Amino acid sequence: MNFRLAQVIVDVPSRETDRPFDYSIPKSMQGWIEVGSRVGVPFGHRTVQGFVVSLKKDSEMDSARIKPVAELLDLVPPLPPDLVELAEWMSRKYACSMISSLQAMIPAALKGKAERYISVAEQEKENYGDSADSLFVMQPLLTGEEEEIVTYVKASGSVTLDHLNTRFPGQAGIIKGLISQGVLSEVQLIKDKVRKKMVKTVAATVSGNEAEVALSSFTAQARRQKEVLQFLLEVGIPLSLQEVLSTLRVTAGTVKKLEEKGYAVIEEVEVFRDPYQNRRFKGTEPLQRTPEQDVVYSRISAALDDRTFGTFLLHGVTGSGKTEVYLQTIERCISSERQAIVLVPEISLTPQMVERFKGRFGSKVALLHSRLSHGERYDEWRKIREGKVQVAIGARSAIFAPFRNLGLIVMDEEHETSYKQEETPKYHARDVAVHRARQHGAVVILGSATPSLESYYAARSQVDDKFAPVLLEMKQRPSGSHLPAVHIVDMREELRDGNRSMFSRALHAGIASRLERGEQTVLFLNRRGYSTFVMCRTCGYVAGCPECDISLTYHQKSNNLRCHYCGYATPAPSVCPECGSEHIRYFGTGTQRVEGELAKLFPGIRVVRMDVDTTSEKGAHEKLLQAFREKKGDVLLGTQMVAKGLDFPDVTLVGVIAADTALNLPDFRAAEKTFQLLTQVAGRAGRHQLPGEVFIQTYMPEHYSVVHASGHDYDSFVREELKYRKGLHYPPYSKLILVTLSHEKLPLLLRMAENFAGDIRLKAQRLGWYGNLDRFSSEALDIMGPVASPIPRIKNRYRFQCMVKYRGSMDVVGLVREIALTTHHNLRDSSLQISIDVDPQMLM
DNA sequence: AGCACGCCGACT
DNA sequence: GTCGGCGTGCTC
Repeated sequence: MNFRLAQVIVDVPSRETDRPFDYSIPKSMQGWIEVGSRVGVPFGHRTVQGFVVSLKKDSEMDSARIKPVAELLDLVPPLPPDLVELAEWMSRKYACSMISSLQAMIPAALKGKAERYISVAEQEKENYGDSADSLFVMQPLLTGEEEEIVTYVKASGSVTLDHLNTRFPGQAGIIKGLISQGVLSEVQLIKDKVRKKMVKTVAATVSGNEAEVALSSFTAQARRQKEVLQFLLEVGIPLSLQEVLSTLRVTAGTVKKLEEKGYAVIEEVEVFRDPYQNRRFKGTEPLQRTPEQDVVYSRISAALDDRTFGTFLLHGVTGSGKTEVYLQTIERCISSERQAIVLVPEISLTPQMVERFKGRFGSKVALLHSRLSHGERYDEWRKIREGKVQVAIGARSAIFAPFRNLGLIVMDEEHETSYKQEETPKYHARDVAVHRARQHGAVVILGSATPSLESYYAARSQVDDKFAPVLLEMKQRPSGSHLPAVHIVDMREELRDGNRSMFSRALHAGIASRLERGEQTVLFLNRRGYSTFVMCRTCGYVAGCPECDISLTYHQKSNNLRCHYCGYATPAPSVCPECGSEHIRYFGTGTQRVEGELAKLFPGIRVVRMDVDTTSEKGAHEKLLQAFREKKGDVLLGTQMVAKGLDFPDVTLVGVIAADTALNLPDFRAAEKTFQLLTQVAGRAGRHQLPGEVFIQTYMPEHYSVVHASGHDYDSFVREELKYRKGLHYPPYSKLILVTLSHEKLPLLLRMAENFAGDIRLKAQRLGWYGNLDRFSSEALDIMGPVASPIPRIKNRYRFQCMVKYRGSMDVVGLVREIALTTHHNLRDSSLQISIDVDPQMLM
C-alpha cells in the first residue's frame, strides 16, 4: 500500500493556515513518511517545518499545485499516531490551532527553523569550469562586488545566508539579485536546535594470538601506542576516547596512529545526556501496605489487570502514604509490559521526590522537568520514545510522553493549578490525561489530600459520564503520628489590643521559644494575595461586589473599586462603611517586608528567604533548602514553594502570616485555594518525634475555609463550598470559557468586544441555548461582559474580556470559535487578537 | 508568520 | 526617473 500524498500541518501560527496542506511524497521517502512524521515542506516562498497528520492515495484533482515534501526530519516519527489524534482532540476542546497542540507535545529542541544555504548554481560551474581565474571571463555581466561574492561562495562550497550577510554587510540586495539571476542557488533545510550528543570511542580490533603479535611488533619509539593497545586489551570493551587519553596521558595522535595500523577503531556513537549520571540512588523496597492502602491497591490493580479505561480519585490525608500506593501500582503496571506516566506539580519535583522514584525504579525512569537543558530534555524524551524506559515523571507536559502502550497515569496533587497551562494551548493536564488513558485503555489515578471540587463532585455525583472517577479514601497516617494542633489567631483582636505588627503575640512568642530551644520555624506568606484589595483593619470588612459576591479590586489610578466579573465600580471609601473606622486600607505584603520585620523583632535571627527573587538561579532552590536542613537558618520564610512536600525533622512551628490574602481575590476559587494551601501548610509541622504547632493569622477567623482547614476537615469544607458554588452557578455546576480580546485602539476594541458578546448572545438564542442559569433547565448559557481585563493593557494593547458560563453538553467552544473567526473576518484587521481560555483557572 | 507584489512620496 | 515606504493577500 503506497501512499502518495501527505497531509501536513505547517508551522505557521495563523488562523488561515490552521488546516492540513497536501504534499506529494517523493519515491525515496515512501514507506518512511508516516502519520506523526516531522517534515520540511516548501510553503509560499520559503521552507517550513510541518507534521504529517494523515496519508492519502493519489487524487487526480488539484494535482498541479501540489509540491513535494522536501525533507524528512527524523527516521522515527516523533509523534505516535495516538498523539496526533490527541492533538486533534485538544485543538477542538481548547479552541487552539493544530500546530500549537502538536508543538506542545515535542521537546523544544525539535522546533526546527529553516536555515538557508547558498551555493554557486550548477550550470554556472559547468559553463565556466572550476578555476578561479576564469571568473572574469565567465561573468562579464557581473559587477566587481558581485564577482567578489560569487568567488567567495565558490571557494567555500556552501554557506548559510546568515553567514554571507555578515561577511558582506549591506549587500543583501546584491545577494538576492544573484539568486534571482540564477548565478547563485539556494537550498533551505530545517535545522534543529540541538544535535544528538556524540562521543568518540576506541576499541581494539585484535585479540588473542593476533594481539600478541601486534604488541611485539611495536618499536621502542612507539611505546605509547603499545601502552594504549595493552590498555584496550585489558579492558576488553570499547572505551570513550576521552577516558583513554586522560588515564594514559597520551594524545589523540597516538591513538590515531594505532587506528592507522589497523589495531584499533575509533567510532562515533551517540550518547544520552544523563543529568543524574554521577548520582547513586539507594534502592528501596516496597513497604508493607496498611489495610487502607491495600484496599486502594487492590481496586486499582483489578482495573489495571482489566486493561480497560478507568479513573480513580484517591483522597488521602497528608502523610497517608499515597506515594507508596503510586509506586506499587506502577510496579504492577510495568511488570505487565505497559508504561506509566507520573505527573507532579513542577514545584514538588524536588530531589526527595526524584530519589524516591529513582530508588525504586532506577534506570527505568525518565525525568522531565523545566530545569533540564534543551539537550537533556530531548534525551530523556528520546529514551521514552525508543522504549528505553517504562516510567516518565514530570510536570504538566509529561502527559505527552510518547509511550506506545500506556497502562497507568498518576497525577499527584491533582488540585494544583499548575496543571493548567496558561499559554496556548491552554490545556489542563487532568483532562488530557483522561483522554489519553481512554485511548490506551489505561487507568488514571488522581491523588490529593484536598481534591479539586471538580474532581470530587464528579466522583461523588457520578454525573459526568465522560469523567466520573471512582472515589478511594485513605484517612490514616501509617506512621501513627498525629496531625498538628492548629490555632487560629484573630488579627482584628491584635489590632484592638494595640499590636500593629504583622506578627501576633502568639506567633511572636512561638518564634521566640523556638529560637531559645534551637528548633526551627517555617513562615508562610501567600503570594497570591499580593494584589491589592480593600479591607478594614478594625472589623475585617472587605469591599465586595453586590452582584457577584466577590471582592472588589482597588484601582489606584481612578481611586475606585471594581469587579472583574461584571464591571461594577464604586469610589474607594475612606472610612469603613460597616463600622466607620478609619483603619480601612488596601492590603498587600511581601516576603521582604516580613524579613525586615523579623530582623527588627529578633536581632541576629537567621532567615532563609525563598521567593522568586532568591530562587531564580539554577539549583538555588535546592541550596536554600539544604542550608535550612543543615540548620543554617532559624526561619524558613517563603511563598507557595515552602508549602509543598517538605519534611524537616526540627520544624515544630509553622506560621501563616495572613491566611486571607488569597481569600479576597476576585476569584470564585479563592476559598478552595485558601483551604488547600492552609491544609498543605499545616501538614508541614511535627511530622517527626517533636510535636508540631501551627498558627494561622487571619482577619476572617470565622471563614469556613480557615475553620475547616484548622480542623483538617475536608468534607465539611466541600459541603459549604459546593453550596456557594451552586448558588452562583460556578463550576462544577457550570462550565466557563473566558474570551479576551485585545487591540491597540481602545474605542475600536470596545466596539468589537460588544459585537462579539452580542453575536454570541444572538447565536445562542437562535440555537435555544441562551437563558439565565437560574431557570430550571439542563441547558443554559449566559455571557457576561465585556469588561476590562484585570490587566487592562499589556504591551500597549488594551484588553477586554467576556465570560461565557453554561450548563449542558452543547458545543459552546465550537460556537465561540466560530464567532471569533467571523469577528476577525468582518474586521479584516489582523491586529485584533481573540484569545479563548476553556475552563480557565486564573481569573485575574 | 513571512514574504512578495504593488502602488504612492522623497531623493540621486 | 528610481529607491523604498508598508498595506494586502497567499501559502498545497
